[in-house]
Amino acid sequence: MVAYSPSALKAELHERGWRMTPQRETILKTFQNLPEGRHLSAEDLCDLLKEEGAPIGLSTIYRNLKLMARMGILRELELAEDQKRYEINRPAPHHHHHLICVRCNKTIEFKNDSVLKVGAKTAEKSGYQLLDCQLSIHAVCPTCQRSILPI
Amino acid sequence: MVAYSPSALKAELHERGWRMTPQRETILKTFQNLPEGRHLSAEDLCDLLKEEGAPIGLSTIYRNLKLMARMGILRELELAEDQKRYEINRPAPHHHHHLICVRCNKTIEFKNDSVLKVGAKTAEKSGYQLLDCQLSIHAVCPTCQRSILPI
DNA sequence: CCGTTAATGATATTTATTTTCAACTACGGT
DNA sequence: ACCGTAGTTGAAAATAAATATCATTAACGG
Repeated sequence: MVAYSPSALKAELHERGWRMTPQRETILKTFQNLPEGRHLSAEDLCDLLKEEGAPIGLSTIYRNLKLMARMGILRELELAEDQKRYEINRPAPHHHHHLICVRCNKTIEFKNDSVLKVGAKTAEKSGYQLLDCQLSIHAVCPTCQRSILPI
Repeated sequence: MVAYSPSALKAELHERGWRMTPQRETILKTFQNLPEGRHLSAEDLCDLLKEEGAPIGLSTIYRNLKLMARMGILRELELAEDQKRYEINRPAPHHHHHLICVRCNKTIEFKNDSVLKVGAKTAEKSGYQLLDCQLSIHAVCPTCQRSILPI
């Protein structure tokens, strides 16, 4: 789990016989400039880039989000909606987890270094190379506890 | 996070003006009798019940898996595949987390009570009612580290 | 500056999941 | 035990996220 620069991404791509492209650089920079706690779905990102006048095809976006998640550059989040969301994967002081209300999807981010340590140690013990470590707490928020009706 | 009996499920359903059905009891019992570490997708469960001669419609299965996950009876897992999987949600000594290879999807289960405690404390601090707490470690397994080619 | 080959992007396709709706049934009340 | 209401089921249709296809483009090593 390292902070990536465009040139670091390029180097790692080349290591595997792959190529750096303007699209990949745009996607990386977009996530790096996103405020903490902001995460985007593939469509969110597509819309955002269109607005900014640097549109990228949706299939290219899907391909590269998955690629960069598998490289450990992005975190792939499943925040109780029906689609995946992504955010940049930052090391220790920025690294955080999610407390999610399963009814209204309200999400609170929180930090906890001991969990990250557990994750790192567990991966190491099994010889796995750590990419991301996320604690997801599924719960019911105070507001939804009060509303009796829906589940 | 409690262990559910069919009658406890019935009671909680009635609290909300809902009904117990044979289908719901079948689904609950099926997950309770599943060996530890086994998780099922909606289609897996549908096939399994068909084999056992107690078929349930797929839409009913989808509805009740989601319902029981939102009640905290089942855990909804996202194990790097394209579909959700479910397992019974058991308390402390059985509670576990997942170490997942993002390339081949090989998954290792592991236990760690301190993580569960962090989850419980975090939920409580924000007034959330805890349903489930899962640490997902995304990593590359030793075998996939050796194979240079695909990501 | 080429040639190879990976990458892009518009489109078509797949597939998990949700919605619809008529028929059914759980269960509270009588 | 029997009704009536209203939640539930399930087959089929619809939705939507994600992937595959493939002709065109472009990265980059030589």
